[in-house]
Amino acid sequence: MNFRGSLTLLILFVLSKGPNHGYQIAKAIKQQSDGILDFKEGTLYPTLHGLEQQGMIEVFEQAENGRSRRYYRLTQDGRALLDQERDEWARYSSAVDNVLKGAQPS
Amino acid sequence: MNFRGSLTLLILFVLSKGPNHGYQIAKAIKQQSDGILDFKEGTLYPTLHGLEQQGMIEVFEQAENGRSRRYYRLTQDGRALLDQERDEWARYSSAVDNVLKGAQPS
DNA sequence: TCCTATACCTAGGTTATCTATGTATAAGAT
DNA sequence: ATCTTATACATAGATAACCTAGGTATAGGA
Repeated sequence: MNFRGSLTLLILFVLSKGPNHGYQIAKAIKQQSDGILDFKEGTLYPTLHGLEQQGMIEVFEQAENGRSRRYYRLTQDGRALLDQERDEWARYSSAVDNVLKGAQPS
Repeated sequence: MNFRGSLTLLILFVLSKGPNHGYQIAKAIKQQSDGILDFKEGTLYPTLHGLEQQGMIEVFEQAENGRSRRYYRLTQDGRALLDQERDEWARYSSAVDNVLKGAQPS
């Protein structure tokens, strides 16, 4: 399937529940969508790097099982972007639904 | 806004209500979405040409106000694709919604 | 006469996604 | 001991869906 720009929204949402690292973010999205939203690593990591560069998320290193993980947390800008993207998604998806259920005058 | 691949679905849906020409299809999508789904002509026409090449829609010329319009109608393959794209949209959009409303264990 | 809406089109660019590949560690299976 | 799988991060290059910006042409209203 074609995922059409929802990854940023989903990443920001997952991080709004608490700091997390890339691999775990992807797993959370996949699990909570019953496997339907299955973003690839070649999509995930560049997107995380972009969000970091834009100041939407912050990185910090944290040890886990003796290895270092790259954890991300939401910044204030990131939280604002999350709100905006949620609104846009709601507007967009209901717009598509409205067209699709629209009775048409013949 | 980012339209995330819904144009094909929307075109096929509009044509499932009866043959129509490009400009009018775009207007229908825009009007029925309260202006939110506003695809540009540089997107619309190439997409129509692509769907025609794939055999999803058929073109016929029809005079209107003394001018010739390029009307499109859905083929059988196009109707099958419409059904498939509707399913995919429903799956995709509810998957995103599920993630977004997902309560998270802390 | 000018502007706007209608109607179609293409070239070239951007961005989100993909596939494919690479590195490295840990845990479980054989 | 070795193999495989899951974890974890990363980059390069391709593709597809969209965009902007331009072009052509007709009809109708101000």
